[in-house]
Amino acid sequence: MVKRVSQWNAGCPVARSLDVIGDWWSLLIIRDAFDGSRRFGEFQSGLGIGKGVLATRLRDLVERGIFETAPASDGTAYREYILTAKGRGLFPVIVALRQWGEDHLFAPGEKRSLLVDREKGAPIAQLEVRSRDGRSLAWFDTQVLAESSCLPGSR
Amino acid sequence: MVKRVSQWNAGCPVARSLDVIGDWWSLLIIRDAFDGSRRFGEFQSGLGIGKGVLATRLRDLVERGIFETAPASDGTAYREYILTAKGRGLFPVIVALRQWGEDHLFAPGEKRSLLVDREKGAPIAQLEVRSRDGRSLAWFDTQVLAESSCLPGSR
DNA sequence: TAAACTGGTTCTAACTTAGAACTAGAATCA
DNA sequence: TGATTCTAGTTCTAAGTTAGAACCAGTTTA
Repeated sequence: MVKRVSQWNAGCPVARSLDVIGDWWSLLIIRDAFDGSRRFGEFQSGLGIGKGVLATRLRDLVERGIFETAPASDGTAYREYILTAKGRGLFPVIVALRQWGEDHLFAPGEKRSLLVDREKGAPIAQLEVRSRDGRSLAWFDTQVLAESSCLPGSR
Repeated sequence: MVKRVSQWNAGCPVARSLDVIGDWWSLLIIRDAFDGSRRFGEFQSGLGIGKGVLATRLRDLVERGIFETAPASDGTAYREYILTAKGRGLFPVIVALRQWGEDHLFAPGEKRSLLVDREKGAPIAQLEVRSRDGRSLAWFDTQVLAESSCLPGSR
């Protein structure tokens, strides 16, 4: 066994998420999907990814329920890759990564793409971790409790 | 050049973030740091990661300003790995991954760890992407604008 | 009908990872 | 003090993964 170590059974949702979308390309493919890419060729040229790797990734992501394929919307016989509800659920992950990059990885004045509110054209607000009653929480205000059963509605 | 393709110069903050913390182990190491791990051995036993890979990852993460080393707080001559402000800035990323995992990767009733508000002991609220004026935004309410200069204070 | 496009598959070389073995300095034990 | 164990690594090898090029079949366009 020199296969990459799976974290699926760790009982930690973070580990399990990374097991599914934690490889080098998946989140970039998903980001491109949020930005409008649907076709194999769009992903390929947008990312500069090898066709072999892209084919493998898309197949895995479809298997894992993050993308589904559909007939091409332009009427041709080709297929499109569309995010499922599960895939669209990754939007906050992409936004969190984007905001961290904006805040820590760009020099002042350096050019970068910008995520804006479509209606107003203004940049979106900073993500905040909040308690159920709406207080903003920093990491030290929180705590991870070991394995507990996820009761329906216990969020 | 068969080295892994770097996305650093893509101008997209998501790509740049993944270039820094997008490998298999980094986010799990950072998650453990949020959960209290500080020492090499704590990360190693907590993750079941090989020592060689862990040493490389920790060195990279220190180089990239996500961890810093400090004398061990127990008075021994060993060192500790502490998250910098930049590293602590990844908290929303970890929370977003956790919530996605909770929502989509666990069967009802399956055991998992839980992130709670330390003060009240209640699970935290679902992350929401919001406009500057506080409206909750779905992915289709947003849009990525190509390369623009990041003006100081334009967030 | 020919040419070009789309969406792949296959192949190889280079790179990364897992895991075991080894090591040096620090701490603990007898 | 000396021996043992612990900590935090480094080094090595085998196996898995990735990048990129070459190839190919079905579809669309000229």
